Amino acid sequence: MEYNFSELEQKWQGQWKESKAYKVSNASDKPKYYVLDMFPYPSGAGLHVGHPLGYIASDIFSRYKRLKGFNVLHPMGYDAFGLPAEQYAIEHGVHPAVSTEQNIANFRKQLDKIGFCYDWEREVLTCNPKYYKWTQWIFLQLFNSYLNPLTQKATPITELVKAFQTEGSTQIDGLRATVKPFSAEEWKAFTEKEQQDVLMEFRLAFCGYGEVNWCEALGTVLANDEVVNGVSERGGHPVEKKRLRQWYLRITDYADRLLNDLQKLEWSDAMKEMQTNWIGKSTGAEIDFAIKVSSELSVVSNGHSQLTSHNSPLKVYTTRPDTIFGVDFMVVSPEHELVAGITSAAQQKEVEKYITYVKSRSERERQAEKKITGAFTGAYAINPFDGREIPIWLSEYVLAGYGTGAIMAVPCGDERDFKFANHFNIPITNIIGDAFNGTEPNATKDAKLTNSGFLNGVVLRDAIQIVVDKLEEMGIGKRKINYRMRDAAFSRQRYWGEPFPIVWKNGIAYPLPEKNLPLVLPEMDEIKPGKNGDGPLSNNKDWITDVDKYFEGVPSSIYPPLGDGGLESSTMPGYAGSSWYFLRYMDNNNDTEFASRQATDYWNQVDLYIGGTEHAVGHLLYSRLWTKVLYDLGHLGFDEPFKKLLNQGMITGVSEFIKELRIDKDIIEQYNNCEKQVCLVIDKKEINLNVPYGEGHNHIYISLDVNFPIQLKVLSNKDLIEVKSDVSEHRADIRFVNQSPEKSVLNVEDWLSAQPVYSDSLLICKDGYWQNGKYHDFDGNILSQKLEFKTNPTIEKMSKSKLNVHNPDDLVTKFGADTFRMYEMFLGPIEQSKPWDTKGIEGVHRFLKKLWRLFFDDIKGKVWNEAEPNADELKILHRTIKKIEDDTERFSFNTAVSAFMVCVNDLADIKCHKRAILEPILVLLTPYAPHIAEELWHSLGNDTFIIDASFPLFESKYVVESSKEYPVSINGKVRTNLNLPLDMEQADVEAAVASNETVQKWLEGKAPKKIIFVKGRMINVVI
RNA sequence: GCCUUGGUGGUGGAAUUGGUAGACACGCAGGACUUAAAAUCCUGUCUUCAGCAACGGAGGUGCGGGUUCGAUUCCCGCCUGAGGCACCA
Repeated sequence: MEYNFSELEQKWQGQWKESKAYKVSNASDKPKYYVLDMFPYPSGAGLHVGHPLGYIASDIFSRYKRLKGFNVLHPMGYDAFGLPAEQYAIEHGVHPAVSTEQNIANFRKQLDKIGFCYDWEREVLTCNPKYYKWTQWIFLQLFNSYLNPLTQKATPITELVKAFQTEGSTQIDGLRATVKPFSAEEWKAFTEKEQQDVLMEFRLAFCGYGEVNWCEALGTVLANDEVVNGVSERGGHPVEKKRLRQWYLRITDYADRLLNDLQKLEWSDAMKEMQTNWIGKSTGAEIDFAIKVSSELSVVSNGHSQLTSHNSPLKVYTTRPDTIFGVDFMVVSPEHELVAGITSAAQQKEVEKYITYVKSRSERERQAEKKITGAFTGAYAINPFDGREIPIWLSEYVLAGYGTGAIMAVPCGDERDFKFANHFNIPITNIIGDAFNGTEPNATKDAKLTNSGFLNGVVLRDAIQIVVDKLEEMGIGKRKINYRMRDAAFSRQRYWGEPFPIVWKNGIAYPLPEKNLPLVLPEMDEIKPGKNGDGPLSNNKDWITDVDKYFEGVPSSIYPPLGDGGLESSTMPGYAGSSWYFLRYMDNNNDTEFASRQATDYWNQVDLYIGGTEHAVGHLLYSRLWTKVLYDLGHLGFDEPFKKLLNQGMITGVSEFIKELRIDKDIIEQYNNCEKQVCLVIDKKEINLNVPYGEGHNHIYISLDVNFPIQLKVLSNKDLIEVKSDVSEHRADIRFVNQSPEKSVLNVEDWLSAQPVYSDSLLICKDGYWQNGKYHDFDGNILSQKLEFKTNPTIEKMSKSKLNVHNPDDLVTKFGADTFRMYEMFLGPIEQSKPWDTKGIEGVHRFLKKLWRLFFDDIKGKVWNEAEPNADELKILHRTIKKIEDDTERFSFNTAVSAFMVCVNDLADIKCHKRAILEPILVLLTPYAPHIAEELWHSLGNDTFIIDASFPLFESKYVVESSKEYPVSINGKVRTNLNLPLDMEQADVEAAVASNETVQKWLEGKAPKKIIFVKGRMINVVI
């Protein structure tokens, strides 16, 4: 009888399903335990080997907890809204709902093959109207709430309205800077629009304006992912910033709670630190500087700029008010609202040019770039203490969204300010005496101030308070706590997401009545961007404008007739559905609530949440926010969603990059539609190749090993001119690449036929080129043999979008689910990222076969027996119980797999086939390899599922030792071993060591300086 | 650039609290069984020096320093891979 894994795995998967072995009840005498995986986005590429890594870990832990007597909730679902499905729809004309459904079916088939213990009756799908009804409902909770500054809790906005009606804005501590104070009378006199505008400044879900990546050529907003090197990944079109109306979640109001409550969580320090840094709390001061602008007339008349004062002050945020005398220039973000009003005539052109440049830059580039850029506005700020005129500059490294969008630059104390000053020849004031050497800035707080007026001689650290006090006294500054975190953009100009239950009329947002939720996403035949950056839904005029039906029966005193209003046309982002899905699993069929309070009280927090670190600051922060809001509003009994977090490391794959020659992005618009030629310079000989005309695409690819120069020429006004070009890299799907350790070679024909738009490509190899379906040498002769087009292998996380995925199906078919599960765990520590490689899976498979042979022999059949176990066998068993239990508890699954191997090797060595030993081992193994454990369990005559067995109890009496083989080191280097009783004390040990032959050899007759003895560990002799 | 994290044999990794570096596997080499293969089993396998061998010497956890009787583990500096950086999920 041999180990027929495919037959037995199918058999048990069928029986588990049929008898609902993994169905979980919301009522149980057992203690509860909630194990959750980060649910997957169902991509068209299917499950890849990185997905199950975490799922296997959670499955092991769920089964382990169940064996330990817990009622374990372990559900699974899909994060089914998202950009890729929409992109696929645009490219292939398949509706996202259809492709998503197919993808989910495919995922499910793949997941089922691995033998997970999910309770599939609790499955959730974020794109299901029954689910997103409640996503929309929670959105309305956010929309209809504000953070009460006194209680620091989300509170219905009606409370705020009441307060405004009776007291005006006076009682509202921390009134937003954007709202002017008003009295109760003034509030009552406000128009509805004015009132609603004020309330919008408080709502936790609110509408504002934000910048997006706008691609004019594609007529759409692009995700950061879709922008590469400043141009659209598809087509290489220019991308610039565009200001659009957007929804936001006011997460900044929760910054302090999100920060403080981290201490309640059993998350890794790294994860907490990432969130802490993301929230980025800092204490400092806001300081108003008076501005003087140049008067243009004076400039013309006498050539010197004369300054006149400007109405608004320049408000800066700084954490170092102590350095105020060292301010040598101001840096304002190019988007700052003051810029237009303070720029001098002389600087006008330069400033405009700079702003245009910055518009084309992504936020990442602006912060990452090492090159220093900026423009002088011609205006000056006035230092309030000594009246010094400080030039005001623009630079991209100051972002509009952080602080006040303006900083005071102190070059002697700040790296970036210092470089900026040097680059633009701005004189540097030294306010820290010897602590500044003139060649590198020093951010110390412990030096004594110099050149600092009334602060001279004061230590910087102490000067902070003095300066802020003084500024507050003068009424031009105040203490301020700032957060780096910004409010979370919550709208997308896309189709495949949750529609907002909001109707707009006359600039006022009216929420849909709850009873009319869900607002269902309408079917659309064609998905394409709307006008002016609106989402695709805006093309569906009927849906947008047919709004009265949602308000039937609602008194007109609450809503005016909305007949000519329109539904919000953007949709919610991917993280909307994933911010609360863990709650829905608890009660996933509830039609009257997102989940019953009874269910959420019972299951409470997720006890163990497993997922990748890539969600550190996105999903994990938003889920925390939503949980807190629901808690504040009384819908939940807990305010943190995930008690313990285990970060599975990513499985990395090898992506393959292809070099593409493109026109430089700065001139792409000018020449994109011209005919092009590439000129290869090989051994001083020029070879010119025509490039097919292609709008937006150049389609010129260069093999990795090409090392001769290549120029790009365009035909402009009948002249062939050389233009600036850029080599960008983009990925080829690894399915089309022959990967070997030595080199990666593109399968050109397959690659091109998979993407017909690229069929006109020119591929340049080392010894020739591919064009029009043929390889040529550089003389243009058609070659019969293939040339090698090499790609650039690069290690990255495995992901569909990186085109480097490996599918688990083949391995499961070849070796079985149990082998696959144990192999993924055996790869290494769950928390570390590791490369995917299948060589090694044989070893795990051999282990399972070896285990099988402890029960059955291929020829003899049954070999297990009922004999009484001896001491050695019991020792092996109990050592294994201890090790597996410890390792599982600390999520050290790789060492647990090793421990199983050691155990089976040991039992095989002593030919132990005793049921009394083998049966408990099967229970230990159940979480890791449930199928083989189940099969052998039944072979031993059991007729219940092994998952309903109890975890074996460790008994230390079987493993106690009376002596130990101590390692004996001389000066820290092990020289010999010494077997000593475990209860032997220092004095006796020293005597035993001193008389040891090897030790004496090393002592050479001298006495040891010291003998270090750590009981049960080691002995070290110091000579 | 900023935040986080990793770097140990040919490969994946082990060493749980500062205490025998390389467990367990893969691969490789040699052998047993077999007509042969598969499967299985046995032996060896960090580098290097010396040696017929038993055994032994030296070095060794990315690099350079430090603390310690003792460092893969703690501290300082550097190099380098990965993840995230707000519209991929």
